[in-house]
Amino acid sequence: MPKPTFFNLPEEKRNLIFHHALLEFAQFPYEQASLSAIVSRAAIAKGSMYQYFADKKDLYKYVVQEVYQKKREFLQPVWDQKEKVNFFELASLYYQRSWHFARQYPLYHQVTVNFWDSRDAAVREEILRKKEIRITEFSDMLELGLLSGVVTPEADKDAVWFVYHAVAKALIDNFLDTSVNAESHEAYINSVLTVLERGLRPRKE
Amino acid sequence: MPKPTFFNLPEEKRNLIFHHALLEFAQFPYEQASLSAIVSRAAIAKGSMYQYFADKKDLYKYVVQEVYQKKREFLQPVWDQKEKVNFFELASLYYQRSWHFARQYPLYHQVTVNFWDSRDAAVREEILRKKEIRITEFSDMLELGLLSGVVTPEADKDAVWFVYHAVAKALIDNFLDTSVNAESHEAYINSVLTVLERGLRPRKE
DNA sequence: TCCCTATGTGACCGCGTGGTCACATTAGTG
DNA sequence: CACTAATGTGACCACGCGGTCACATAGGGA
Repeated sequence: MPKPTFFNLPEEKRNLIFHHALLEFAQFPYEQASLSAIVSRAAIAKGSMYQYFADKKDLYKYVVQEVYQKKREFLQPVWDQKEKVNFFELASLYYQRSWHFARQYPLYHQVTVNFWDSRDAAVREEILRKKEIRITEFSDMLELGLLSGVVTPEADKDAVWFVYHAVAKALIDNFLDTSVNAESHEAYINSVLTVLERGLRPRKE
Repeated sequence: MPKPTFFNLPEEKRNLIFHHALLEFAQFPYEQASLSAIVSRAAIAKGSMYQYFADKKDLYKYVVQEVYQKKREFLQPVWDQKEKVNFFELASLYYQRSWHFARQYPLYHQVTVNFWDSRDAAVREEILRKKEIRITEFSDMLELGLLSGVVTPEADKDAVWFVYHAVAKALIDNFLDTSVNAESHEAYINSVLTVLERGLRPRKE
C-alpha cells in the first residue's frame, strides 16, 4: 500500500499519478507495464514515485484495489435488487451492468481484464481471493433461485457456478469490442443467458 | 518460418531445440519468454539460433504451429465419430479428448494456453484465424444436432457457440490443475455439459 | 535569519534482453 | 591435399528495465 507521503499529496497530484498508472496497467499486464513510462508521462521524477510507493508492485496493488472498489460500488445497485427479482433476472442485470461499467470506464475495465490474466505469484493469490468472493456472491444468488423453485433442483451447483463464471469471463473479454453498439450487445447478453436458462435439449411443453 | 538451415539439421538437434523452446513458451507467454534462456538451456550458441530462425517471433510461430498440428492429430478420432454420435455425445468426446491431450502433453497444452492469451498484434491475428476454424468446426457439429432434432431449434446459434466456446476455454484453463484425478475430472466435464444440455429452468416432463 | 524536516529530482547502477558480426570450424568435392 | 561453401560461436551492442542515492528545494516555527 502507498506510503503516507502519497496521501499528504494534493488531490490533483494524486489523481495525476493514479491516472497515468491506470493508463499503463490498462494497456499492459503487470509484468510488461513500465514504471519508467508512467513517471515520464506523468512528468514525475522516478525518485518521487519511490517516495509514494515501495515498488512497482505496491503501485500496481493500489491501482487494482481502487479499480475493484469502483467496480464494486458500480455493481451495488444490482445486489440491492437481490430480494426483488429472480435468479435469471438478477444474472441479466449483473451482466448488463458489468457491461455498462466497461463502457463507462474502459480503463478501469481493462485493468481488471489484465489483472485476471496475470501470472505473477503474489497477484494470483489476490485473484484467488477475489474469485472466492465471487463464488460466495454467486452461490447466494443460486441458492435463492433454488429455494424459490425458479432453478431446477437437479442442477449440480458446482457445475452451474463453473458455467456461469466461464460465460461471465468470456462476456467480459467481449466487452472490449467497441465496434458493437450498446443495444445489440445487451440483446446478445440476453441470448447467451437464454441458452443457459433453457439449455439445448428440446422441451416438450 | 524456419530457415532451410534448420531442416538440414540432424533430427536429434532439431528436437533438442524444439524441446527447449517448448519448455520456455510453456512456462512464459511470448513477450516474457527469453531466447537467451532457450539457447543456454539447449547448450546452443545464440548465433546458431539465428541461423535457423529469423528472430524470436519466427521461432515462436514455428513452435505454435507444431503444437497445434499435434493437437489436431490428437483430436482427429473425435471428428471421425461425427456421423455416429449425437451433438451432446460429440461435445463430451471432444472435451474428454482435449483433457487427455493436456494430460499427455502438458507442455504442448500450456503453449496453447499461453498462445490464446497473447497480446502481440501479429500473434492475435493468428489467434483469430484459429478461432475461425473452431467456429466452423463447431457450427458443423451444431448444425447436425439441429437437423437430427437433438438440439432445440429455438436456440440462437451464435449464442450457443459463444457459450460452448467460453466453457471450453474455462475447462481448458482448469486442465492445468493436476491435483484433480482423471476420473473425477471426466465426471466434472460431464456435469458441466449436462448444465448446458438441460439448462437451469425446471422441466415438467 | 537560521534550522530542521519533509519532499522533489534525475543521473546513475546492475541487469537481462533481442539481435549482430567477425571469425573459427566443419563437411563436401575435385 | 586444397579450396569452397555452409554452419557454429560467443563476445559484444544498444536498449530499457526497476530501483537507488546524494543532493536540491521548500515550508513552517523559533
